[in-house]
Amino acid sequence: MIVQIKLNMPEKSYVKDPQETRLGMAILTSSIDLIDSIGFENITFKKLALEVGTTEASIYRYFENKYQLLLYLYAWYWAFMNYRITTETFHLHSSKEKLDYAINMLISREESNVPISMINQHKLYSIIENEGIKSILTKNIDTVNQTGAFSNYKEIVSQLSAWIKDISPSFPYPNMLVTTIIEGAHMQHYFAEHLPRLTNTEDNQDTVKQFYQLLLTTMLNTSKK
Amino acid sequence: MIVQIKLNMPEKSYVKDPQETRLGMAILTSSIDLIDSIGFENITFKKLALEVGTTEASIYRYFENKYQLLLYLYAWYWAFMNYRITTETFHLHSSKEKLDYAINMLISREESNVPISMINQHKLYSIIENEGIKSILTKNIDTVNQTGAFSNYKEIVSQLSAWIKDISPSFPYPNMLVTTIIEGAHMQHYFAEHLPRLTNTEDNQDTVKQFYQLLLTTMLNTSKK
DNA sequence: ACCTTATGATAGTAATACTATTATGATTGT
DNA sequence: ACAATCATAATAGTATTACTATCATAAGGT
Repeated sequence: MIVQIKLNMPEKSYVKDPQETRLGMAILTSSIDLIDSIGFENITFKKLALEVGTTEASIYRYFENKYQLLLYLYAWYWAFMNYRITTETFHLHSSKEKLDYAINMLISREESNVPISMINQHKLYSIIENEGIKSILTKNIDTVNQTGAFSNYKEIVSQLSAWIKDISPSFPYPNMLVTTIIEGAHMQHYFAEHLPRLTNTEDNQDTVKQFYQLLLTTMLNTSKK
Repeated sequence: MIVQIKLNMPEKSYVKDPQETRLGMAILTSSIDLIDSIGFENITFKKLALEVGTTEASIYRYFENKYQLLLYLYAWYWAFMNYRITTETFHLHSSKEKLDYAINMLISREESNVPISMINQHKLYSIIENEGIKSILTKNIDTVNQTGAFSNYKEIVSQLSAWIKDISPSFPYPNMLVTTIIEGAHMQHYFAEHLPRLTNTEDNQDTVKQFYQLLLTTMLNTSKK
């Protein structure tokens, strides 16, 4: 069974909301396929239109340009993760359990057990790891930020920080710890695949997860004492 | 006094070595200025030619395209850092001192006390923080990697790992620790400027440095016991 | 049956990302 | 001092990209 979840997306992240029409959804799913297969710098709306089976002009009705499209996928990912964290940690009792669960979700590539809409989760996660940071590292970041594009990411960081403060009230850098782990894990996964000498994943693929779990507990334990 | 250091760059990182001619050097310095001011995605060789006072075609004689140019700057940065680490830690005696010195150099924006060639160090460091990772996050990473473009980065990671192993022989993830710190610091600097809610730098700008220094010592201390 | 809206089809423009050619001036070797 | 070589300037040209505009048609709601 495929559940169709409609996530609240910031208004300026699109020209016309792709979640509202069949073509819009088709653009989203095809763009994930295409970016994953040829890379973000190599996509054009023309190629994407061909893949979707529509025209260039129609895609421009949904997104101003490919940067807005990537940003949309990025924001969608964080909205989805925010949703997952809220619902899936709801039944857990301690902050420690909730934190561990959320971190594990964010640093592993494990998919939600509920298949979401027709979006290929695995490919979306790949895109976030390989291209996601590009939607942050742009000259007009401040304008983009004002549109609320990163609000879900910020909420997640804020939520996880709250749990950290619960566990180790004196720890002074909860936000930095969280983003170091999240972004670090993305990067190390990429390194493991392409630049293994920058990592220590020779033996097995779970090393990234182990490392950041160790990092988390170590940092919180020392500050607890 | 400006010292002209000629760093060994991998051969395929250029069409014609820009360090060998006056125009080549002018292209390097102007590209740093221009990328820093308008951002990597917004530069074109035409704009760059205008800035340098030369023609588009002349720039193409040095670099195939702007990705190769960015990659060159990135590789140059790591070659420079590798050189600095080697020379500036030479006189230090313990692995701990050497490691601390190198990490501090890599995560702070402090410039070398020797002004190097005519390259604006401060702007170069900004570019590395804001755009550097884009030369890694590209679809043809594996081909690029084979040209040796990242060899200096790898050498640095390997050197710092060796010092870590010296300090804490049992620590299992030295490379991941090093790259987590280096890349993390770059990101946190960027966040501090544009997305402060993802960091904890409200109070002062040295927080990034403090956090990663704490991270380093904490991780190594626990594994020592 | 009418009105609105979404899409398709087509065309066109400006900028980008190159490649090619030729002339000229500077540098080097003998 | 001269020829040969090389680097750059100047110019032109092409294919692709990144859009914008217009109009016809199909689908969906009232």
